[in-house]
Amino acid sequence: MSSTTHLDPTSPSRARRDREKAETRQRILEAARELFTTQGYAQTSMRRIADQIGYTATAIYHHFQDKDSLLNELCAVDFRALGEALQTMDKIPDPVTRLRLMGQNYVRFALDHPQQFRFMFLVERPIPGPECVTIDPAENGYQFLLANVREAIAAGRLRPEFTDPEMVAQILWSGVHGLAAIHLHSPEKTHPWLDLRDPDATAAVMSDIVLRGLLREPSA
Amino acid sequence: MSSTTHLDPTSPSRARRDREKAETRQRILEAARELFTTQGYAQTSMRRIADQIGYTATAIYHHFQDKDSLLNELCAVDFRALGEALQTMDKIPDPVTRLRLMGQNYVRFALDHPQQFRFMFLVERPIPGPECVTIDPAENGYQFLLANVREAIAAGRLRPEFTDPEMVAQILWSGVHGLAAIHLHSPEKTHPWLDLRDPDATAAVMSDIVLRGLLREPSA
DNA sequence: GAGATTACCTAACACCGTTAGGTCGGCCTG
DNA sequence: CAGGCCGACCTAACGGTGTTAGGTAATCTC
Repeated sequence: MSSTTHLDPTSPSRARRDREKAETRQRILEAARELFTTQGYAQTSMRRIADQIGYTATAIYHHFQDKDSLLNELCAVDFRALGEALQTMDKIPDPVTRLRLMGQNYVRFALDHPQQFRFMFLVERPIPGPECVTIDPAENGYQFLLANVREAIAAGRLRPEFTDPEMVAQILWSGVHGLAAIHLHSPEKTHPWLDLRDPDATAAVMSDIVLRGLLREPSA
Repeated sequence: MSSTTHLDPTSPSRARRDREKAETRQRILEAARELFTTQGYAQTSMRRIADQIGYTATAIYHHFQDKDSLLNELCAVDFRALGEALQTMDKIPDPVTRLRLMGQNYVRFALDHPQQFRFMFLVERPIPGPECVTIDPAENGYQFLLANVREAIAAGRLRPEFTDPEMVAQILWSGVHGLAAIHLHSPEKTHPWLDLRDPDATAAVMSDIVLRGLLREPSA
């Protein structure tokens, strides 16, 4: 019963098969990403994903549990990319300046990667997904934002009434997130009554406003 | 050709039939609203909507073009309600207080009508839609926000560098819009690393912060 | 009564996500 | 080398979806 028939994990052929399986898995992910981003999640069927890479829809189920976990995995990748983009600023000494630039980078990321951004934050999530825990907090953009808010509070830069770093972080996030969402949703003239200002300029002004409302007087 | 066979718009029986048709249409809308809000849009099928009121799915197509226009009509109703709710505040004398309350009402509306809010602002729009000529109900709310910003500027309440009412309005909107979007997207524990604060409290604090950053000194 | 209108129905289409069960080539053991 | 196992992939199918074609029967106008 416990004989290791066919199970040798050190065999070279086993390694090759593992590699091939990983490659197939990767090709599924790439096809799904392209179709999800160009056609939308609901408009992309498992059969079309499979067609694109010469497989049958059922083959996908040997690599992923269901359609949702395809999207989940793509989101995880994009989350990591966003987190890394934000963390490039940890060399800046002033935490408040970091907060300001993070906001502007967030908006820019959203406009540069509209589909991924939509994926991560705008698409209606089917179900929490228990294995979403795989996201490393160190690579998590929100944790980085939170750390910077904590640093600003610890340095006494914020007004004394702001003692909850989570709430301050969520307020900062909300501003840039909403700006990105509005621009993503009204790319052209979908709403003729809405004359959108330049997103980067608006993000900069918004950062100034929110930070002035947050900071102690002397730094105004 | 132009004989009015069967078309007499003044006939009483015609009026009765019109009323009955309108009632059926209304019952469809009510059933759709309940199912959309309790089960979600994607999880609600035309057949289930029809079942709920004793019809067949195809009957709905005599009253509405397709499933989307069902949700569209519900959205129009709700956003008109939002616009009117926001405008009830025009009795408040202080334009800045109006702006503060508008933001908090916006967040509450989004959380009270998650499906409609998502559909209006978050869902990927397929195409502007040519017969969307019916005035966008969101327009009223934005125009009202804009008018209040203009009034605040004209009254000299804002710092002198804020001369563009559109940009100020879009900044104010972005904050509450982003807060609503974040809460709508993470209703439960979809993101275990995110410990969301109470949305109403956060909206209130955010309004204070943004307005302090916007206002002239004396009113701090 | 004749004919048009209409609110609703049944049946079906094409497609969806997903599962059951089979095929078949390569690997491991003897 | 023989033989069995494994697993990546397939075909076929299930129950569901939004939507359409075409029919029926009641009602209206004349």
